[in-house]
Formats: sequence, C-alpha cells, structure tokens
Amino acid sequence: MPGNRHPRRGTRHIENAEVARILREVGDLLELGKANVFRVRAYRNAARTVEELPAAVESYFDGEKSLTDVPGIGTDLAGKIDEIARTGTLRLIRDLRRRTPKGAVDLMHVRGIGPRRARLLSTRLGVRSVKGLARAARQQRIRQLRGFGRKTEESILREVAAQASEEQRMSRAEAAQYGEALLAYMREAPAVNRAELAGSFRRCRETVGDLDVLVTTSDAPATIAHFAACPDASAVLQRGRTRATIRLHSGLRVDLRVIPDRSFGAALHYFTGSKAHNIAIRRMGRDRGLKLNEYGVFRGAQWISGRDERDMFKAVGLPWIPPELRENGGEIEAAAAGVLPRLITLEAIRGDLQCHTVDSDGRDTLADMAEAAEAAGYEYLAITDHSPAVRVTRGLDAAGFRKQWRRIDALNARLRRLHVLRGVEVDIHADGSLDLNDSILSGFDLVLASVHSAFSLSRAAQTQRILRAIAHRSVDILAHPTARQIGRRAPIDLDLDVVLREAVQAGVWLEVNGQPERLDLDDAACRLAGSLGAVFVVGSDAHSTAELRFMRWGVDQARRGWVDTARVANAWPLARLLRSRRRAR
DNA sequence: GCCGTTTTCGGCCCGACTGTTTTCAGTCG
Repeated sequence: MPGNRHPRRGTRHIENAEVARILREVGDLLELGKANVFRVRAYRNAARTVEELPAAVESYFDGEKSLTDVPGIGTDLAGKIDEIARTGTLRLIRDLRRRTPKGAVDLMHVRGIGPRRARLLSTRLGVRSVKGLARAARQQRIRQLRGFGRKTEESILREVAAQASEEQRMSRAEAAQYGEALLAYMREAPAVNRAELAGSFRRCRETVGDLDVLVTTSDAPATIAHFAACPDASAVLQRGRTRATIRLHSGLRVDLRVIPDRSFGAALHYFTGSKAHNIAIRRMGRDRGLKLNEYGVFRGAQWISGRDERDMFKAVGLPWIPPELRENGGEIEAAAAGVLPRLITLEAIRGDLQCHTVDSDGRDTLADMAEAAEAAGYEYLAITDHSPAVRVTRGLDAAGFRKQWRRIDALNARLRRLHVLRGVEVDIHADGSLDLNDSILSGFDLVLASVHSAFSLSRAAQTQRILRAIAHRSVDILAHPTARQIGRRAPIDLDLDVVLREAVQAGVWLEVNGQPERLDLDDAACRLAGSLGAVFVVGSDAHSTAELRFMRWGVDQARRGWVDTARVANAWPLARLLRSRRRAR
C-alpha cells in the first residue's frame, strides 16, 4: 500500500459506519435491559460521533490524536471502539444479546414501540419478530396486556404495514419537491404569518426521513385544520393543539408545528436540530442559568428572547451557526473560537465545471447549454463530454473532441458574457490509465477524470487505480471520487484518506457532484479533504439545461462538509481559475 | 457512560401527543 498509514498489527480495516452500527445496537440492547438512560444515550451519541469522524477509527489508535479527545468519548468507549476495530465485534454485545429476548430489538424499531413495550411484548406474549407482532395484533392478543388497548393494536398494524412499504429515506431533491409545495400550500392559509421547513431538510442532509414544517399563525386551530386537509395527505397520524403529523401519498411523513410569533426563532432553532446540537446548546444555557426551549430563552419563568434564531445563539454567547453545521460535530467549539468556515453559497458560484451535451450522453446541444449557463448568470462553463470507454454515453474520441473545440471557439466568439471551456470527463480504466492519450489531453482547458467501471476491485487495487490517475499530469479534477449512487451503488472501496492526501499533494481538485443520486464527495469526505487543504469544485454534472440547477444540491453538500468559499475553484474569477489549474503550474 | 471556572460525585434538554388511565407512562422529536 502507498502512503505511510499502516494499520496497527492486529487491526483490520473496519468502516466507521460498522462501528457505529455496533454501538447503536449496544444502546438498543442496554435500553431493553433497563440500563441507565444516560448510559444508553452515551452509546448512541458515540455511534453518531463515530459516523461523522473525519477519519477511520483505526487512525486514532496509532497517531498523535486520540479518541478520548473527541467529545462524548471517554476511556471506556474508546476501549470498546478499540475492541471493535481489532476484533470486529464486542464481548459486551454478545453478553447483552444472550440476555435479551430474541427479536426485541427489531420490535423497538417499529414506530410507537419503545423499550418497555418491546420487552413486554416479547416476554409476555412471546413475540419474536415484526411479523409475529403483526400476527399477535391481528389475533387481538396484544390488547390483553395491561397498558395496551384496541387503538394501540390498530396503530401497530398500521405502522408495520407502513414500515414494510416505505421506510427508506427519501433523497433530498425529491423531498424538496414535496416540501416546497407544502410550504406554498401552508402560506396560502389565511391566518399563517410565516412558514419554513426545518429539520434535517434545512440542515441539508443528503436524505431525509420526514419533513418538519414550522408556522406562526394567529389562528392555530384553523391552521392545523388546513394542514390536515392538505390534498396530498393520505392520512392524519397525529393532531393536537400545537402539532400535527400527516402522511403524504408518497409515504413521506410531515410534522407541522404551530407556534406564536415571538417564538419563531426559538422554534426554528429547536426543530432544525440536530438533537445532539440542541442538547449541547441547551446545556450551555443551563450553565448560564437560562432555560432554552422551543418557545424561547427563559430566566426562571421570564421570557427573554426567541423571536429570531440568532437570539438562541446569543443567549449562550455564540454567533449564529449555519444549519448545515449543526450536528454537534465541532461547530459549537468553532463558533466559540470565531473560526466557523465561510460556507460556499450558490450566489458565490461563478461557473459550472461539469456538464454534458448531445455530443455524448447529454440531451441538449452545446449552444443550448452555453446559453442556459449565461442566462443563469455564470461567467464560465466547462463542457465535459465523456471519452469513448463508457459505451452507453457514446463518448467522443480525439477527432470528435477536436471538432467540438472548433464549435466551442465559434461559440466563444459569439457569446458576450460567458466563456466556454474545452473540457472532458475522461474515464479512468481499471488499471488507472486514462481513456485518452496525452496529445489530446494536453489540448483541453480542463480535464476531469472519473470512474465508471470496475466498481468492485479490492480496496488495494482500487486505491492504486485512483492514485495512478491522480499522478497523471493532465488531470485537473477528480470527479465524483467514490462513484457511489445513493441507494443504488455503494462507494468504491477506497482508502479515501490516502487518496485525498495524494490529490491535495498533487494539486488535483476534488469535485462535489451535484447530481441528487451522487452528491459525491459526501459531507464527511469534504470535511476530511478540507482539513487536508483541498481545493474543491462544485459541479452540476448536468445532462440537460434544466439540470444546471443541480448546482444547488452540490453546494448544499459542500456546505455540510464545511467547505469554505475561498477553497472552491469555481467561485474564483476565470483568470484565477485558469492560472491555478494544475497544468498551469 | 461522560464530564468538571463552585463538582472526581452527582448531575445529565425539554415539551407534546396518545392511549389507557382515573393521574400518568410510554414514545417521539
């Protein structure tokens, strides 16, 4: 293996996500075993923390940085994580599984069933699975238990059915369509003053499990009635005086919260989350003798502020923190130290550095794409059609690109505000060689290299492959570096740490791809790359003029990854961009 | 299990809704 990051003897590679899964299961098992709720929370917090670590857990055992320096992880949890990294499992989890009724953990994942009910159902009724749960409900055996009744039985049946049909998270782009339509619908309601989307959607997570809509109104009952009457709703799941939940025909759940005007900022902060961020902020409030909740900042019973979201941060001595960063992943410390990144914005983007035309697999012509980019206010646009290896894209060969260049030159002579760059998305072969030769590659303004095949190479071979491509002097940008497609294809198995280091070292820029199913690099990788000094490119990877708007999703993802405007090459003026390319140095 | 500018012990964010209860437990976010 290249690089100098040999794992310790006895340590095999394990994904942070797998460590997190194990910690989370320990949390579930402990909760079923009536453990101290704070101990349960400690395991769940640790699971989230590990998931969002910028580097593989192994790297915390031999370097200068230690896991115990990470907030929420003490000596005990660090030891447990070490054990997982070395052995792939945990003695504790085996003991807990032995002591826990079979299937109880699965029951707990049915909405409405927590640890108490799961334990009762498995010990008293012998329910061993979600299927068995539905059977018991149909046989009306559940209502015989104390604390359960007819309605609980019915709700269990509904939830089991819903879980079987939907359950997976929805892409951010799809959720946006439902969310924005619903927001418009709620703003039509007569008594509504303000309406906003909060929750993980506002935090720009790449997928969402549900939507949170926040409104202020002068007539709460009327507003809740309007919400419940939403034409796209298939069911009203919950309905109170200040909250209601509906399910849309798509299966997406939407929570509505109705609050008074003066609480808008407090509620927006609270319902934006994340939960871990909120807990941390509320703790800071408590340390200052304040109580923070969704209604505002309180000293004793006295309301102090909460009209504006900034009030919540001000109360604990912090500047406003962008929603994308609110994961309790260091944003509070960064805010306190005055070193929050100046996150990239859509407005700061001056051009798009990846798009396709009918010359390969795009749906619009070169001229159409250029005109749409100009109309969008861009200063430049790189046309980056595919090379021949990716058959389905009908990629161009050297002669094809030379013809395209002449058309680009003619276009540039005609266009007044936009400059079109001669670009290419050249395929990286399985052995790391490129799909076009040096003589043609040197003629482009910009070369993106990316993987479209051989997704299942070994980690070592895959890493070697990418390193070889990066080492090629013609490559300016590594595009969609992990080749993942959310929900469809796992990222290629890569030593990302090594690849990102080499890319930074070589002066290769890293793309954050805005296609809703790619969003590649992801947030954690962006943050890692940023910490290594990477330069980023946010690209729409548009295959039509309409898809130029995918820039939005790429920017959102980069923001989640703490990407600073100054580090985004396509937020620079064209002259600086060209001067800074690897080939210019 | 974590954590400390009063603490190495004793705290740990806070409120709404539902269903099954006669005053509240469980669950969720």
